[in-house]
Amino acid sequence: MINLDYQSRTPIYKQIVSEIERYITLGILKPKEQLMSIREMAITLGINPNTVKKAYTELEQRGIIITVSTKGTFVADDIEKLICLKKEQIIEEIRVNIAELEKLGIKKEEIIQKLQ
Amino acid sequence: MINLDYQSRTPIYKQIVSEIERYITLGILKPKEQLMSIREMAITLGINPNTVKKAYTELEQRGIIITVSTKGTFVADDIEKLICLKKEQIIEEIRVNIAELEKLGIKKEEIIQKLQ
Amino acid sequence: MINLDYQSRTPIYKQIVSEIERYITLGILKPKEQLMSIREMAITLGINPNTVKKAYTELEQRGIIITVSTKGTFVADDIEKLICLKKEQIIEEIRVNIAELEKLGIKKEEIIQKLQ
Amino acid sequence: MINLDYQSRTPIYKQIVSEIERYITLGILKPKEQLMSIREMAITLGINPNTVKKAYTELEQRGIIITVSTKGTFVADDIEKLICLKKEQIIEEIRVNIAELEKLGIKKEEIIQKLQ
DNA sequence: GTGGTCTAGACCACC
DNA sequence: GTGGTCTAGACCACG
Repeated sequence: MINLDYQSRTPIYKQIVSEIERYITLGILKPKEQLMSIREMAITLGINPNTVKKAYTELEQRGIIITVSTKGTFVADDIEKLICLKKEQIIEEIRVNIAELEKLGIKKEEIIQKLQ
Repeated sequence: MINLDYQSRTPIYKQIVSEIERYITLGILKPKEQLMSIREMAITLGINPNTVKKAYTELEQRGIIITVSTKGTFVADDIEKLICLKKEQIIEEIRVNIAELEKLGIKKEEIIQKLQ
Repeated sequence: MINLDYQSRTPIYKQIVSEIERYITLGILKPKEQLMSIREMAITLGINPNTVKKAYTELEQRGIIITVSTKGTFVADDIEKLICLKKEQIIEEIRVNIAELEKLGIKKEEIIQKLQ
Repeated sequence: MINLDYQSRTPIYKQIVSEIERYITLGILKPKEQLMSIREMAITLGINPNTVKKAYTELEQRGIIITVSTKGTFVADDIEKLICLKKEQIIEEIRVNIAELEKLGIKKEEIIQKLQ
């Protein structure tokens, strides 16, 4: 399910964080749903459990998942905010890119026309 | 003039490369124009000359700047290709972002409306 | 009635111990009063009976409750000592906190004024 | 400088976090001041570098310190907020404790008198 | 030398 | 079985 690029400069644990975040925002992983156990995911991905743990820890600190010792790890109850934030982030990125293009001499109308 | 983020995972020399590239595409640095000397830039930015050297080497390998021994470093004559490539890159990034937003349930028309 | 924090580093059984202790010191559970059976509490809290058992065992070892085989579990007759001890513990905690605040540059009079 | 209790239930890395936080709030470590390198502190404390790293990572995520790769780790510029927050936290703890004591039948005036 | 990442493997408490 | 912590040691990029 999770795709890893071992050649990438991006650390594996960060890739896991992004992937899980993506599955949650896309609704593939739903609120309160249980994630794979650390060991299980480590075996599935063929990596060390500590690396998975690092990813889970980061997601927990961001409030995206909840870890219950001896029980497992779960998607947080309320992740609406996360999704909204994600949307705004992406739109902001697009705005920055459009501004960059305008500086390079392309008009906004022209850009939008190309995107349609 | 050049902004560096020392906390970023992106190496300092890569950041310098991007910044100079940006100044050239934006026309702030013009073809044939002379760049700061390695030493001068190192002092200005408060970093190691080796780091600046690494950045200049990478830019030269890409054909963006030219180093003339004992004379200095200059922006290449023809940088039209670079600018075109940059434009296409940015447009591609925007396309990826729009696809991402569509997956999150926003229609393309809605996105474009927000951007105008 | 009993609040558990499954995310806490404090083991569930320790949390149960604290909670029951708290109810006794506050007079919500009175001397000689019967506690829920292990099974009942386990079901109520949605946890493993072994966990409740462990909590009851610890409370019994401290002389706070008494288990009578086939009859049930009861709050001990004399829990005056427990209450006195609890009071002293809390006052000690406050003293430590005040010392901490003094180190941060707030005078004792100022602190006490804020508390009134 | 940093005291560790290896018997404690509190993990070593959490103890390091608390200690450093304490030194900063007390002004022993000042804004922008450099912390010991990970390796140095690991050797000093006789523990594994990974454990120190874990502590530093947590402190950085809280915005208390700043890590600059290949340069070192530094106390954040602005830690005034941290200190204010700390003070409020402690005062809140005292308030909770006083409320607890009141439930146990001691009047507020009596408590404050004992503290003076 | 500095931090960043990852592995392999161990031990623990809890349930 | 689950997560939590820690160790030992390795390799990497960067400056």
